[in-house]
Amino acid sequence: MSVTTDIPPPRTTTRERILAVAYDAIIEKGFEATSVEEIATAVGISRAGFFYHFPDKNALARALIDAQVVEEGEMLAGIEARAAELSDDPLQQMLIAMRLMAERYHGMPGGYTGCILASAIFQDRLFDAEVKAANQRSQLAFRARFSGKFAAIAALHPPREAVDPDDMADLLNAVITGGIVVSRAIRDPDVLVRQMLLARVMVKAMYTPG
Amino acid sequence: MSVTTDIPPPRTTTRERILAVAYDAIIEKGFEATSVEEIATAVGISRAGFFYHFPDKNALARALIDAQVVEEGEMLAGIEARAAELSDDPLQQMLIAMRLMAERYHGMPGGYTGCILASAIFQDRLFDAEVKAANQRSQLAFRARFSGKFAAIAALHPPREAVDPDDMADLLNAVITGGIVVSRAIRDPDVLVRQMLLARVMVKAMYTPG
DNA sequence: CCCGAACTTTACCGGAAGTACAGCAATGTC
DNA sequence: GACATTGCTGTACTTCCGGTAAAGTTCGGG
Repeated sequence: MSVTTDIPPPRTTTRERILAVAYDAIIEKGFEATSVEEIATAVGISRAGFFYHFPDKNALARALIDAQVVEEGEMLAGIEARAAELSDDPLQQMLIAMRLMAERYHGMPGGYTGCILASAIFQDRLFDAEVKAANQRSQLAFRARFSGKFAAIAALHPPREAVDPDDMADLLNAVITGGIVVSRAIRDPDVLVRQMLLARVMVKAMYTPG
Repeated sequence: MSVTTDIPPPRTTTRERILAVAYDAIIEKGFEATSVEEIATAVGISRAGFFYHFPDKNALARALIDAQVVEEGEMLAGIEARAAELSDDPLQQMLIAMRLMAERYHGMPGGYTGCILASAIFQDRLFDAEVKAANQRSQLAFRARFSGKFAAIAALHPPREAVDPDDMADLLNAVITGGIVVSRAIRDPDVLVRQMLLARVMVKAMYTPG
């Protein structure tokens, strides 16, 4: 066998560069407003070169969503792990995690995640069934991830009023997503951070006795 | 002067029919995915006829946003008025209003408001500055509407932790908007209603002592 | 030396936005 | 009864974009 230890020039460069360039452009301008030509030019290839890597634009959307789901999953896993290090109590873990999430959102000047996802929702017909399915999976994954946490919290800290842990998870999701929308609409990136922190306070209020 | 009292055949029919048809189509498929031709055909006019009423597609978006801002404003005003009838306490009014809003969202199978607004945010470049400005105004109007309410609530019912009334208003906005996004993504219209009700419970927990 | 991967170039199709303009029918107005 | 305005229709054209097709190029590896 030949020695394969030396790394051949960074694998899959072009495809990944397309993804990176497309991601930035889409965050800034939206999916539909970003043309294939523009992406190709920015990457330094021809339009046909783009279609060599992706059968169509929807395939790009799918790849972007998949990549983001992985990235978001890793980020949340990292935050959860850190929170678990800092406290044994599930409520405290959640509050720590929410603060960490708020901090994470802080340094993102306009470049929020989830835009392609949200975009796909409001531009239904522009995306094929696979894209929408990927989208749905990612939302349900978020619910699954946090539902258990909220159930664990409720077991130790009876809430002031009974709530469904799935709904709590969805609310967290909605606050983040809605926070992004409102932030962008008002053109004030801080809104998202403040939403996150406010949601944290409300979760605390919900699960702590007077 | 001529007698102008007799109403000439219902004024602005065609323009309004365009708006109605476009609204439905955009809710279902998205703004970009809805072609001018399609709208014109559905209305029963030619493509050129459409451009007689609107200089371009952006003008349609603007008109739609304006119409929706008015409609939403009236709906919220109605709900607030009803809540004020039912209770003198600002907290109770808010809780009543949130329940009424949840009920309002209940009978809407997929056809949620705000889609054009949200769509505009994620498809930045497809819309001109006027559309985005209209959007921003509508979000700030929402904040202004509810900020005062939350301030009044806090004055009578000290919250368990100090919160900014503007942030509370934005949170409500974010829950609704995010709820729409999540609902659509998961393909479960009930999510939005449950979010609203859950947010209500959390507001209650926030402003009532143990 | 040839193969396949990763492209390029060129050319083309169809759909959609937007422009321009000529014309036409109905509804008033003078 | 002539005339003008409103609210369109129809046609033709431009530009941009996604997508397809196909032939050619470059280059590294077996």
